[in-house]
Parts: sequence; C-alpha cells; structure tokens
Amino acid sequence: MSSVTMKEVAERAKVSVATVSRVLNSSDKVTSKTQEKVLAACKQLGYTPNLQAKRLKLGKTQTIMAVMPFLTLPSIVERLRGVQQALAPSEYDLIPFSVGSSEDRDSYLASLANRSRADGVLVISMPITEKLVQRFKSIGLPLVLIDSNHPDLTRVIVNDIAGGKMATNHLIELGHVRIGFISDHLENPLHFCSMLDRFKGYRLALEDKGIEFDPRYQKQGHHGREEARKMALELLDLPSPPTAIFAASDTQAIGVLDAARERGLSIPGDLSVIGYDNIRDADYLNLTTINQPLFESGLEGGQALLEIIETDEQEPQEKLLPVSLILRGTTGEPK
Amino acid sequence: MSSVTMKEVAERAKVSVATVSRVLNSSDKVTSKTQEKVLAACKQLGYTPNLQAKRLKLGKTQTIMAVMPFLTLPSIVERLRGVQQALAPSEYDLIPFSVGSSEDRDSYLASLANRSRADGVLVISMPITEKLVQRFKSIGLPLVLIDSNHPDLTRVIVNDIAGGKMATNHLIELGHVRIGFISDHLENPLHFCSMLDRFKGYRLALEDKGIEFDPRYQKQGHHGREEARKMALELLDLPSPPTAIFAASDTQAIGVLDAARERGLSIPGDLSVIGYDNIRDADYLNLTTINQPLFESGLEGGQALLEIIETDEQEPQEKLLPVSLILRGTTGEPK
DNA sequence: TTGAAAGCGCTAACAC
DNA sequence: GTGTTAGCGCTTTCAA
Repeated sequence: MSSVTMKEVAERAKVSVATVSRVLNSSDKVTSKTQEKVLAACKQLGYTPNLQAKRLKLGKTQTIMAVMPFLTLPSIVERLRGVQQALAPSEYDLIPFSVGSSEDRDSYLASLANRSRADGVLVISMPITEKLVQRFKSIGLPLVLIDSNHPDLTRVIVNDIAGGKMATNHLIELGHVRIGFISDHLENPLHFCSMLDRFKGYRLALEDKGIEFDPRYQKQGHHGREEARKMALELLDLPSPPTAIFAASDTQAIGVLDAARERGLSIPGDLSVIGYDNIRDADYLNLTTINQPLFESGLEGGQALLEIIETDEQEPQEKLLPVSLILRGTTGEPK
Repeated sequence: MSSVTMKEVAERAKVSVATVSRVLNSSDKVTSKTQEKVLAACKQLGYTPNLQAKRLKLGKTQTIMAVMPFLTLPSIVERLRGVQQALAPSEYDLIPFSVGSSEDRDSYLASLANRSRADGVLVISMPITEKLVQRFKSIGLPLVLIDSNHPDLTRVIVNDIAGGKMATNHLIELGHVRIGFISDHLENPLHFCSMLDRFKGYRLALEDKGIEFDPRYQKQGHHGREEARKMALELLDLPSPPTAIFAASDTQAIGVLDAARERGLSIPGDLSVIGYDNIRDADYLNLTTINQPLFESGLEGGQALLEIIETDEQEPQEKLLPVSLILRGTTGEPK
C-alpha cells in the first residue's frame, strides 16, 4: 500500500540517501559502481520517487494549468491537443480547466495566481483582464495566451484580419459585390475576441476593392447553427440580397447553408458561402473555408511557456500564425 | 515572487502555525476570536496554502489521472467532459493523458501504479491488461473503467449488446431482411472493445426474428470513413446486396453513405443506413443512429472513483448505462 | 483552547 | 565521491 522511500533504497544499497538522490538526478559525481548498486536497489524495491516531496523541496509544482472554454468547441479541443503534445516530452503535468463564464474564468485565474498551484499558466481562446495580467506579472508567474491578445504577454495568435480579408477577397475575385457577413457578437466577454478582427478584414477587403460597406449586409448574434440560420434568412429576404455570405465560423456557415436550403437556393449557383475554422464538418459538407492552424497554436503556445519557465525569459513575444484558404464546393461565380 | 507561508500568517495573527492550520481546516476547537484574527491575517497577506506541502504531509496527491486515446475522437472528448464535471466540485486535480498505442498505455499505467502520482486512476475506452489490474489491486490504488470492461473493477459501460440489437431490430421492423454489418476489427487492442458487443447484438436480433446470419454481409476493417466506404462497396456489389447496413460507428456510417452515393443509390429508398454513437456530424447528415450517454458515462465514472477514494469502498460495481434509438432520415422501408 | 515539535520524502549545502 | 544534516510548508500528536 505505502510506497517505497529513498531511505529504504539507501539502506538496501548501503549508501546514503544523498547518494541515491545524486544517482537519480544524474549528478556526475558518482562512481559507476555505486550508481549500479543504487539502480539495482531501486529496481528490486520498485522504487518511484515521491513527487510531492520533490516539488516541495524544489519549490516547483512541475505543473501547468490551462484555462479555456468548455470542450464543446472542436477548435478548443484541437488547440488543447497541441498543448498536450508540447508538454508530453517535458516533466510538467498539464491540468486543463474549462470555465463557463467570465466570472468563473477570473476567479479561477485569480486562484492560480500564487506560486504553489502551477509554474505557468496558459489561457486559450479567452481574453484576460488587465488586473489579472498585472497580478501575474507582479508574482512573476509565466502566462502565455493562445488565440487571445495582450501586448504585455507572450501570445500565439492567427492573423484574423488577414483571414477575414482572404475570405472576402476570394468572394470578390469570384465576382461578388453584395457580400454578407455573419458572426457572433463582435464584443464577446468570454471568447472569440478574434471575431472582430475577421470583421475588420472583411471591411478592409471591401475597401481595397472600392466596394462600399453596407451595414444591412452585416448581422451578429449568439453563436450557433440555428441563430446563424435566422440571421442568414434575414439577409436573404432583403430586397437586394447578397450573392455571397462570409460566416465568421464554420458552425455559422452551416446555419447559412440551412437557410439557403430553406429558401430553395442552390449552392454555389444562387449563393456562395464561405466559413472560417475548417472544422471536421466542413470537410463532410464540402464547405469552402479559412483554415486556422489550431493544433499548431497549442503546440507553439505550450513550447513558448516551457521556454519562459526554463529560461526565465521576460520579453513578451507575439507569434503570428498564418491562415489559408481551403477551396471547396460552396463558393463560385455569381449567376 | 515567493508566496506567503503559514508561519508569516501566524506571526501576523500572533498565534502558532498550528492554530492557523486549525482555522483553515475548520477544526472546531478554536475560539471565534482567534479565528477572526487568523482569517484577517490571511486576507491581509494574501495567503494561499502550499499544496505540495499539504499533499506531502497528508500522503495524498489530490490528483486523479485519466488515461484515454487521443482526443481526435469526439466521443472521448465528450466522456472527458463528463469526468471534468464530476471532479469540478471536488478538490481533486484532473490530469488527462492521451496515449497512442497499447505500449504507451501500459507503460504509462505502470508509471501511475505508485501512490505518489495519483489517488485514483480512470481508464477511458481502452482495455486494460490483467497484469496491470493486479498491480493496481495490490497497491490499493483505486481504478475505474469507463467504456471498458473487467469483472474485478468498478466500470461504467453502456449496454452495447442491447444497442446492437436495437439498431438491428429497427431495420428488421422496417421490413429489411438482408442486413449488412460493418465495423472495426472486432478485436482491437487499443480501444473499441465494445464493437464485439454490438456485433453480438446484431446476431441476437437476427436470431430472435429467425433470420439466418449470412457471413457475406459482415465486414470488418480499420476504423475510418474511407475504409468503411470500401467495405460498403463490397457489400453493395454482392449479387444479392443488403437493403440495409448497420455501421457500428457513425464515422463508418458516413463512409457507407459515401458508397451509396457512389453507386447512385438513394437513401433510404434503395438503402437504409444506421450508425452508432450519435456524434455531432450525425445530426448534420440526418443519420439515424444509436445514442450513447457519453457525457454521462464520464460523469458517473468520475463520481464512482471519488466515492471509492473517499469511502475506501472495495466491492467492484458495474454501472450499465442505457442506449437509445435516434430516428432520423437514413432509414426507411425497403423498396 | 492553544503551542511546541516531530516528521512527511526529498535536495543541496557543507563537511569529510 | 560520499555522508550528514537542515529545512521546504504543512498537519497533528502531545503537553500545557
């Protein structure tokens, strides 16, 4: 039931605990003979070091906490996978924590802001309050943002402005002029702070080509397929409806597809639709979309955090990941 | 930078560390006056207890490890979410660990089999070797299985035999007689140990209705949409092809749908298709399927483990969760 | 009701 | 190269 301790190993190998510790932490000041003895004793007794003791002594937790929205969003899961991959070769444990509201997020982050819980913190797809940023800074607890932005923090973000522009340009180049834009509420306290950037890209692309932005073609609402369907319906029932719709997420693009079917519109003949995220379903549905390097964002974020912890690097870095257009079957020339 | 310790709180409150500890662990043998003093001091200093020290002293890790296949499968994510929910109100940290092969799984589980890593272990959607079961038992480390089976362990499983039977019965009741069955390899070392049960259910349903099982209508292969498509094609090219196909997972059912489209078959007119799992895509594709309580399996597993840890309960329990038929558009009467 | 002190298992000076 | 020992921050006897 109870575990073997270092002391027992020491006794068995007829050395001191210090020597056992040295062998296990691969200090070079040990004869290969004693090393063998110790290793043999460890194996015989089935010794495994007590992590709590080690961590207490070292003043480290060897733990990294990741705070994120619930795992219902496939994009979050994908980023988390990247983080896991980054930490797997290290000796750090990863504890993911999902929060459902910005209050949860803040109170949880506040509880993390002491050195005994974690050696570093990752915040995924959520904004962070200025107060908390300062708190972490003053404690010296490393904090890295993934898919979220703050000038004082190391962060991994995709160029959502470029992505929004890319999607819109694609439609413009196809010959579309009346281009609708559907998104979440542009200012969302919990996540999707990047929605606004996608919208900016949309505006920029229009501007570049001298197409005037028409506010009637822009809708925002709660995230979700159903909500997007309704917004799309409003757009399609306009006197002069858009010939193409850029939905700021694939889930919403699917809602747009629903709406088109409801109105008997053929895709892409009567209506072109482009999404954003390239979730799995986009493939099944043959949806043209913008691909985000989700997994990679997690990977890079995890690696960056590890580096900060180990090198004590202080200078905040911005890692900007590129997006790309995934051309599939829901976009084409207007009739 | 460094955290406030109990000693500092004690000095500030002019009491001993023992008293501080008592207050914080809500021992009743403290005057409300000293209690107030201590609490005030804690707040002033922004004290948070050092978890490593507490855990070392208590001989507990307050940590639960969950071992599972990679999070690429939506069903795994959903179960994990349930586990998270179960542990959220407790003081246990959850460390999920994804493994990619049965070797990884075994070596990782072996590394867990000492009391200093975790107070309890959850294994999700993976079989576990007899040796490891005995190892955990001998150490007295609580182990709970989710979507996996072993008579000596507490486990949360769904009634896959009933599920397989339910799916097949649905097709039979619709009037189908030539019913194909497509699945993973029925004996898979890493996961999906439940595939076999679904097949058993299929056999049982046929038997009940006096339909003879025809081995030509059964195909097994690697998991995946593409592989399933090929298997379905083989079935459809038979001299007397099935009028309905039961795919043991939704992913595979989608492959069957691909094959039907390729052969110009209308669904459900020419071919009925039923899946299993009720993943998100099933909804988009209007796929009739069998719903598994994924989230709930995680929830119950987590709760069961917590209970074992806290009450030292030893008797293994089997929690059998029910499945249900989700009737959508891909099944109908044969022509 | 409170305080003093031992000790959880480990690492890292410091001595030899 | 190896051993002795202090102490990481906490809980919990045992005395007072």
